[in-house]
Amino acid sequence: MTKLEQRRKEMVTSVMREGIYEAVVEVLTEHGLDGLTMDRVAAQAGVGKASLYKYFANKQEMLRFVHAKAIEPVTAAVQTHLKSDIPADQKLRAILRTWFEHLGEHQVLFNLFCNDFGVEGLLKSEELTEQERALQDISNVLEEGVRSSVFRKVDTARTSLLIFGAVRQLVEQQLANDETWPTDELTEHVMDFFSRGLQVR
Amino acid sequence: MTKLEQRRKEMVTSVMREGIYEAVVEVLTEHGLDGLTMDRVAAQAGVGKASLYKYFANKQEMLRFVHAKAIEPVTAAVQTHLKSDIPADQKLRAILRTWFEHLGEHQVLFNLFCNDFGVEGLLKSEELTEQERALQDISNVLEEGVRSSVFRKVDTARTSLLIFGAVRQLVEQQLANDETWPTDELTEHVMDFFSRGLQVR
Amino acid sequence: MTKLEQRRKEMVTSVMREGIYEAVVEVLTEHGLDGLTMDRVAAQAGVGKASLYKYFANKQEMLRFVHAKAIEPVTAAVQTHLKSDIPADQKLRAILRTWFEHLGEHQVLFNLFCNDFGVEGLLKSEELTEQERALQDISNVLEEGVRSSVFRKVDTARTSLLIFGAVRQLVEQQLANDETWPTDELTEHVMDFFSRGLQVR
Amino acid sequence: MTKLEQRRKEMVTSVMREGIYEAVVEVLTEHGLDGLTMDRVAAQAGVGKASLYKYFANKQEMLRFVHAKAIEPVTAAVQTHLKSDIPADQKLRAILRTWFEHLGEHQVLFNLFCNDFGVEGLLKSEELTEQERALQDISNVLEEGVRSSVFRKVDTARTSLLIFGAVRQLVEQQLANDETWPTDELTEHVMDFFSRGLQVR
DNA sequence: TATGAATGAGCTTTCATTCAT
DNA sequence: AATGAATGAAAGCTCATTCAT
Repeated sequence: MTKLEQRRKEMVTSVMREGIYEAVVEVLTEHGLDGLTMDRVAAQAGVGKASLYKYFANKQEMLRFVHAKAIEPVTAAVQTHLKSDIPADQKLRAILRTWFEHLGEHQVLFNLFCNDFGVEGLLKSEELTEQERALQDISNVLEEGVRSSVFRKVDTARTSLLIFGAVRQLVEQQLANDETWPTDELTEHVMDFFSRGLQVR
Repeated sequence: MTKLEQRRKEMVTSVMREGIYEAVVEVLTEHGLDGLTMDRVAAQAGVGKASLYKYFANKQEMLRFVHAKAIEPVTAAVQTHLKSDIPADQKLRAILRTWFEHLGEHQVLFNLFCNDFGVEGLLKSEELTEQERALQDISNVLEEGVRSSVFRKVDTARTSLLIFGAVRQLVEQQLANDETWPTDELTEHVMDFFSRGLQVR
Repeated sequence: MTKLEQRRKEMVTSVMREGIYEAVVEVLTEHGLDGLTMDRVAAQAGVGKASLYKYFANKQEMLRFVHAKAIEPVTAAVQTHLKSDIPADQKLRAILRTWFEHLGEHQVLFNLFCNDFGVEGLLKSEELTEQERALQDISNVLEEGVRSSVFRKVDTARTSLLIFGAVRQLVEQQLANDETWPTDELTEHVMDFFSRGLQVR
Repeated sequence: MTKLEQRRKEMVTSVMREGIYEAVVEVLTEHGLDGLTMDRVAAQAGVGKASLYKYFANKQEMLRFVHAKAIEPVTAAVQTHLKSDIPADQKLRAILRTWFEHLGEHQVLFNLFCNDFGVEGLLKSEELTEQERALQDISNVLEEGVRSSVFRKVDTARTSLLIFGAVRQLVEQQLANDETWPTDELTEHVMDFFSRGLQVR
């Protein structure tokens, strides 16, 4: 019984948090980060303002949740690729495509995540970790590739920074200009470049 | 006399603006962009709040000034390299080194410039152009390199995004971790990577 | 339910706005228009400053409300007299008495309405129309009186200015000196004067 | 010598005050009462801001002076008429014409004097006295007229209020609408009205 | 003496957070 | 349990007045 009630409560909480998540995304899309007031979120979510504080300790926590939830599918997809049984270069390609796909989809939200959310430490601790995980993932793939002689010997830590930064910039450019580039083309272009570099053969 | 007075006034204004500039940097370092209040700037600068408005029409103008002043030496150095009479790959190397040097120096400030200042139209029109200029510069060098067969034929626009993004990410990593990597090493690493890519020879 | 809640809310809002109205009047009485700060209004009303903004979009709206609420009973009473079925001179008399009665009551507030509120666009569009309406009303009565030969032929537009100005000045004098003259006596005096003029019969 | 110096100083003071007077009028015309800042006055007068405080104790005193100076010619002209040796009705006519002439001329300034300057007691004590003097003047003429049987017996105090208020309203209307009515016509209209009233003969 | 630089005190407005219902 | 009303604290900005030069 107690357990059942707890179950139910957790369900409710979960549903509410998702509703709030969507409201936040909506408000961010419409009013930007500076226009993200608790009032607006509550109104958009169709709940009382005070209720937001039943599900999140404060605005910062709410944003953290939103961030995590938004990034989650990307992380999941990437993990799947990481665990798959394909050569390192294929893994890298798959990861890049995953990034391009998701970031292109969610447009405004990811635009905010890349540009605004470093601000003032709203998410600092979490978000950096997030980014760090992405870097770690790439780094792992690189190491694997180096080990299996698919890639030449490189400083994997720094090289993963190069790759991540490059991808991020590409997406940012897309979003900033409201363009949508074909995911495959982008991926191939990056892969091609990172494979061969600038060198004339 | 009038001219002399004007001269003196300009000096004073200039000195004050620099003082305020430094105060802003200090406050940004300590409290972040959202913690950058006029009160704090005034306190840090050791002047009355109202005085700030004698030297800048409003907060936005102040930030514009700070931004311009901070970015100026980088821009200048890059322009110098661009005009110099060296092969494209040397130019690219020089530009990259310039970025690493300056961004490493000013730490927090440039960290903010890369992440925060696009926010909410604080500097919108100007700042975007700033980043775009950087991209254009790299793009030009790439084109020059392609023309002179120093580089292989690449999509210069997108490739400049790759390079800029990579550099930005490297610097960000440095600043985030409060580390300082040797400029030369960084430059060579990036150049090496972008030259040869990941491919096993 | 929803309807009931709405009803209640409207009541609360209405009560609050009236409370604020009275606070404004009080502050105006004590500190004048330039001393009418939101802080003082809030303090006088016994609410937080921010609460004022729950009931009025901004200071200007608040003043508009105060103005409307204060002027409303006068306007209403005058309209009633205008529509009544009595000779023009009786109508004029009734209107004048109405003015004297109400203006005498609200003292400081109406003093401000006549002198201050045209200032600087606080109520600009509305308030000018207000005074103009009063003039129009008098003008209409005069025209009616002229048509029915109760009054001699006069330039009704200008004459209404004369009458309105005279009444206004009388009230102003009263308020300035904190005197209270009997309404009837005042009315009769004015009517008598405007009827016969200065001429020796 | 001391006396001479004093003389010279008084001259300078006088000249400066007049210059400031004109600057104030200019600023009032251009920016309204709320736009009348000491900065603007100083700039318009071509003197340092601090200098204003050499010639006036504070803003309020400055405004008092401006008011007095603006009203002075009217007062003077009226006094002349009062002392002249003509029948009371002629005197009244002359005074009215004087008012219409001057008030029509100075447009903006007198518009402000009639509408804005009661605000917050900027000039209260002085200005009321000013107005009271005007009323006294009219009252005296009326009394004289009554004594000499030019006017019928009226309550001169209140009647002077009627007349003054009427004139004021006429001028206000003119200024508010940026119209200019012929002085003579206005005067005759008022005189005619106040002589005969509304009564059908 | 004349001044412009400096500023304290104060303005309107906003919003995350609380709390009585 | 859910909420909207209430608000303290803080923001950007202004201006009459002073004071060192």
